[in-house]
Amino acid sequence: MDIVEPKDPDATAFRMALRARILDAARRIVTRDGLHALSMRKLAEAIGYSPASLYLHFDSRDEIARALGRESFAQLLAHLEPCAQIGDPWERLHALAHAYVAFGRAHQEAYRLMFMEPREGGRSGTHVTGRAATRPARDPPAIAESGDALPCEDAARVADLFADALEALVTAGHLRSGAQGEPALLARALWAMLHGVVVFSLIGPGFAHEAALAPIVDAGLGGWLGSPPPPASAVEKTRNGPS
Amino acid sequence: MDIVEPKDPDATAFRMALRARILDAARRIVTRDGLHALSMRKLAEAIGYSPASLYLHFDSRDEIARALGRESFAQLLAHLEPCAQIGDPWERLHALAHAYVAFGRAHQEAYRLMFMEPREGGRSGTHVTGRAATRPARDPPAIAESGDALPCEDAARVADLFADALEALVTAGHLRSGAQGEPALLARALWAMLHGVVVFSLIGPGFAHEAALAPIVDAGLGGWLGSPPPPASAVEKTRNGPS
DNA sequence: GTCTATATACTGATAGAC
DNA sequence: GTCTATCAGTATATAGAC
Repeated sequence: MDIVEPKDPDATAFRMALRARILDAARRIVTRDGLHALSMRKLAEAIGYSPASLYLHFDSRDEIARALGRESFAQLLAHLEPCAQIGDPWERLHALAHAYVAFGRAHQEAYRLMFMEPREGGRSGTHVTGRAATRPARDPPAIAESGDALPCEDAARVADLFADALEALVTAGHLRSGAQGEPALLARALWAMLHGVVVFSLIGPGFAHEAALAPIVDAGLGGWLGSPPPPASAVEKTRNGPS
Repeated sequence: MDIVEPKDPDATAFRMALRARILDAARRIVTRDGLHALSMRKLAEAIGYSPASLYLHFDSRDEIARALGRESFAQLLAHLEPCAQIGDPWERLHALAHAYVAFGRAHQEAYRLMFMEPREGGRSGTHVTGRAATRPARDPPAIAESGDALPCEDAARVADLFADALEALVTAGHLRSGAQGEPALLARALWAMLHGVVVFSLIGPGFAHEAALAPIVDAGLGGWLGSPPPPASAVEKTRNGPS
């Protein structure tokens, strides 16, 4: 069971390389002109193939977009990983939060890709793909679709980064009372807040000007975690301050 | 200056009624089949007109989508207004927060419309509109476009509901210390969190199951506002409890 | 003025030849 | 595997009938 045919390794390597080329070109287009500008024709032209050839490597335009979204999660994770190394949980949480927002703003299209629902970011949808309506029944769609909704485990890992830091803060006894029930729940609330901040800032003025983002994040964190850094490092800083 | 020609009131009323009919049909399509299914052709067919006629009332498909978004904000506001009447700020905030999330879940497509960026939810974009490329120069685009990004004042009003409640909580002295800097900032953080919760829940499982939404919201609120309701009503409840 | 009919320039996806 | 040709659908713009 689960026998993976031992195909020609050269051919496999070639296929994977081509797949990567397609994704690279796709990301370049999306980053430059936005998701709406990602069309199979332009993509094919960019890599020097015909549009039809793309369908030998990806099931649809949406699948390409989803693949980009998963890649973006990996990117985000790499961006957050250094902050996750910070020992002090209070500082770690702050660093994670600000790094998260900074990533969202610096890679707007990548960020949008990550949270795109399975069937939105484009032209397809109802549009059952032309000829398919004529034909009676097609073979099963086969590839990932519908239900999963970003099963990408990197997404779960991001959630864990926040949850772990909060847990550590509770263990250290530095979480404000009232914010103590289930750190996992608070972690989700935190993630939701950060996501909201990024999205609002991307939508445009009227919600939050670029400069005002950090104070909003700090206001949210301050309410949950309290303002002062934990004792140990606080001593250092207090020494230089007045009275 | 700014002379509004005193046109035939009957004609104006007719135009407005038709505009409303278009928006109604558009909303029905979007609610049933999703934003991606909103096409000028289907919309025209739905109201018994030709596609070209729609352009006499709306500048583009995107403008229709934006109009729906603004309508949705009004809807949301109407949904929140009753909660805004609650006298006790702590209870008011909780009611507002849960009503907000409930609205987002109950009217998913409407909610998406509200936060759609100016140029995304559809097929247009690059697509410079066919013949325009052939012609040398057209008259200026004229109508609303690009910059504004949801200037809709109902959106600002929603923000105010949260800010007012928080302000009242501060005035009453019931906000946790640490969460006291600028209630306006915390209000934005709160709104961002609620938005994130809704969006995550709409994206699908893996982020938050339907049932787990309220606890997440409560965790976030609890961290900011503290768990117990304010003294007055708290006395009632404490009386029935144990020691 | 309003609408029909038509034209252009796109889109995703597929069938079938090579 | 790759490409050509093609389908069915899209937004948008204009010409011209009424």
